[in-house]
Amino acid sequence: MNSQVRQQGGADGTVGKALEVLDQVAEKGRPVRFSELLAETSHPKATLYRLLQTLTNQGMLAYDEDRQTYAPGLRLVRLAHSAWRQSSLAPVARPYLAALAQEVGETIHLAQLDRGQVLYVDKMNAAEPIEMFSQAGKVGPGYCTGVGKAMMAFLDAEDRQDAINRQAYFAHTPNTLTTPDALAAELDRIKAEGVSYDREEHEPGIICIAAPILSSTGRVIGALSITTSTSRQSFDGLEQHRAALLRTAQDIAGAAESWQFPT
Amino acid sequence: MNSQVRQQGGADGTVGKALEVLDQVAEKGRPVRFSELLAETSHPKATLYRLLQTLTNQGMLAYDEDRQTYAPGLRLVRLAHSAWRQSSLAPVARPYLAALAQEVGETIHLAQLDRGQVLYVDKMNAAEPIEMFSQAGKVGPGYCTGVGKAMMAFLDAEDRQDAINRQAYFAHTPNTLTTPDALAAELDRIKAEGVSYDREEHEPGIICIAAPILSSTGRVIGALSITTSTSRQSFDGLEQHRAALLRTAQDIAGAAESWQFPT
DNA sequence: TCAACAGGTTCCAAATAATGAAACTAGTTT
DNA sequence: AAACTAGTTTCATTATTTGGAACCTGTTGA
Repeated sequence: MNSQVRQQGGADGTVGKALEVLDQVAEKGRPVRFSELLAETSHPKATLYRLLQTLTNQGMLAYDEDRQTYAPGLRLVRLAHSAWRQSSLAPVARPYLAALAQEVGETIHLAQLDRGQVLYVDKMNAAEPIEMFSQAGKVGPGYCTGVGKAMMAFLDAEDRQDAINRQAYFAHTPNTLTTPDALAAELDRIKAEGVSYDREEHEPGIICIAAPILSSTGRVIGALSITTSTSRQSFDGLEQHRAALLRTAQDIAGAAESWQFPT
Repeated sequence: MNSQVRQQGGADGTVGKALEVLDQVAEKGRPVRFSELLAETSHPKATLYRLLQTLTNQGMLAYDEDRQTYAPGLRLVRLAHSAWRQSSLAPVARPYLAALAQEVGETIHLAQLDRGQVLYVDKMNAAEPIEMFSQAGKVGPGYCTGVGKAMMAFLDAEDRQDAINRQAYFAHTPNTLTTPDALAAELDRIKAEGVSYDREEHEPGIICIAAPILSSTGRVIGALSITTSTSRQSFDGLEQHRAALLRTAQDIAGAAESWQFPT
């Protein structure tokens, strides 16, 4: 095999390959057959087979004998619980999100940036209670969401460029920014202003105002948004929540930083 | 190395070792230093170092440069979201849990069995939340929880024995069953009766009634419990929810089985 | 009934990646 | 300044992974 060419995604060793397969199964979003995976992978049959065996063995995948399909396994849920709890953001932010949701009566999203993509780590619906993994863990695009742009705007030059390069620039709606230059300009505006907006750039009728959560050193920890629909609220209505949003973002930043794990 | 002796836990290859390390970090429940992990592992320094590098690289672990600590990474949250959504139990059961919680006014837990341990996959809090150990993704012991015993009781002979062997039998309270024999006898009773109870076997003051969720072929899919505290409700009070519990368990079983993934 | 086939599983020599003792670096403490 | 601690890199050795091909096993079609 050509050792000069690095696999895309940076597959380090066997572990990398196994995790690549795991992702492949997860991305399908539904149970998949061996042959289906084989058709998409570059691995030879035997290799893929053993990777799947190993992952299944380890509980990272679950194999349904009846339907002969693979799906992400329970061990992931266990591990993610630990990841979520340990993350210095989500658990700390929870009470602040609840308070903000109460105050503004709209849906609040909490997100982190993961390789240029938005990873939602929590969601508060004014009315509804805990929605653990049903919403948390969901990924979305960075270039056309309020939280995505808010976080990208405050990255340092290198990371920001990297994030800009990773976007898909698919025109979800007429308002979607579809070029790196347009995005870069928008990010500059956002950095100057301190908040970002989603002007129906991702889904028609859905708008939001978002703010980054920054550490005292200026590093991006995450972002938070107040989302609504054009049928419920005007754009100016959102604007009125701006102060509350910024205050909450700062409160969370402070809490996240001063928070130490209980011994 | 001695190829006759298999590693405990069934470590298949490099991937198994990496995942073992991942578990180790997750189990700590807080960010850990390299040296802390090194002290607990059998791997030599360099090996552990590279495993951590690989995992971090892959986003399965997050490394905090400032504090020099490792914690479970965001990629897990993303993967778990997919696992949860694809699981044929949790997403399907959600509306039934909500209805039951409404009806009985107590906390409902939904769990699955994972290597003899209870994995909570959802939780519905009635209006009044009781402060207690549990959340989606959280693991608990099988031998001293209502849901654990309910699931173990309906396993086939082989799996059941395996599960019995995996228990820790730590006496959390005076009521905890502390021997495999006592547990086996209890499981027989539960199988005959159709429901199981936690009589303050795990936490003082916390009681529950639980029922297994069985497929039409009799396979254990999960379990469901109604939990309360002795200060809120008597044991007889719980007993009155028995019919509702069993009905819900059956409804969920039916829904889970007839449910097909949307194409 | 038998042959061809498709999906899945196992084999084994060759290729590759993991190993780990020891050396090294960069901070801290004595 | 020497000894120590925590983390990182090196490299020859060793073990694991690889993948083409053969092999099952149940299904389809003639």
